[in-house]
Amino acid sequence: MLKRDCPIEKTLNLITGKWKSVIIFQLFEHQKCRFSELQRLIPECSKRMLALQLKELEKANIIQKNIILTSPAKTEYSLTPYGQTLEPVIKSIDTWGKQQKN
Amino acid sequence: MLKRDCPIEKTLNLITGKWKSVIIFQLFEHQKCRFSELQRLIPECSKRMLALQLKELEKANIIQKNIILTSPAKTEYSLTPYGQTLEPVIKSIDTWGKQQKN
DNA sequence: CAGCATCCGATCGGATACTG
DNA sequence: CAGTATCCGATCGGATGCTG
Repeated sequence: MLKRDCPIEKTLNLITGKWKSVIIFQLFEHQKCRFSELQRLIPECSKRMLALQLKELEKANIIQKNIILTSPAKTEYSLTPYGQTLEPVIKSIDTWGKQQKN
Repeated sequence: MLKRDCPIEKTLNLITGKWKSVIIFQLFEHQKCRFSELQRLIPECSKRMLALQLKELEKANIIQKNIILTSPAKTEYSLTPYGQTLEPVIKSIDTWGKQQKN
């Protein structure tokens, strides 16, 4: 899947991909998010894409899913310790974006 | 083109897109690069994509092109002052990637 | 509620060939 | 040398409907 075996691409492959960075950012801000909560927070992302992106992030061990066995079932997503190490990277990207005029 | 109007997405839109981050990284390392030099440095990127990505980076004012009017013409790409402000972001991404085991 | 399966048009991107 | 043009298969991603 890697376009090129270099640190830049390796990192970007984890956090880009349509909605991953936004999901990660929301999880930094909210700690835990329900699936429906993420839908509400990121309305531009379709349900299908949200599920796909969450799955990939979970597979990459960046986020983890807690299933709450009520009926109907609920879920809670949160960053793994590994995912939390991305904080300086995400913050750096966010900070730069905020510094730009438009 | 923006998927979502937030700093994270705005920044990532500039530096992702198949090969942009790698091109930017190479220009940080080499200062100036010829088109053919970039082809050699990033062999996984087709000539077509390289031209497209360079064009988009130039349009976003991240890189600039100097045309040397010999025959045949040569070009030299380099980062603009604006593009250079991306250094902490790129470095942050690169550093994180290097810290990971595999 | 939290997904998965399918369909299908839109976009991507490689291969190839051509130009000043 | 540094691109551009065209073709075309592969992939993406939205819409919709179904499931436990």
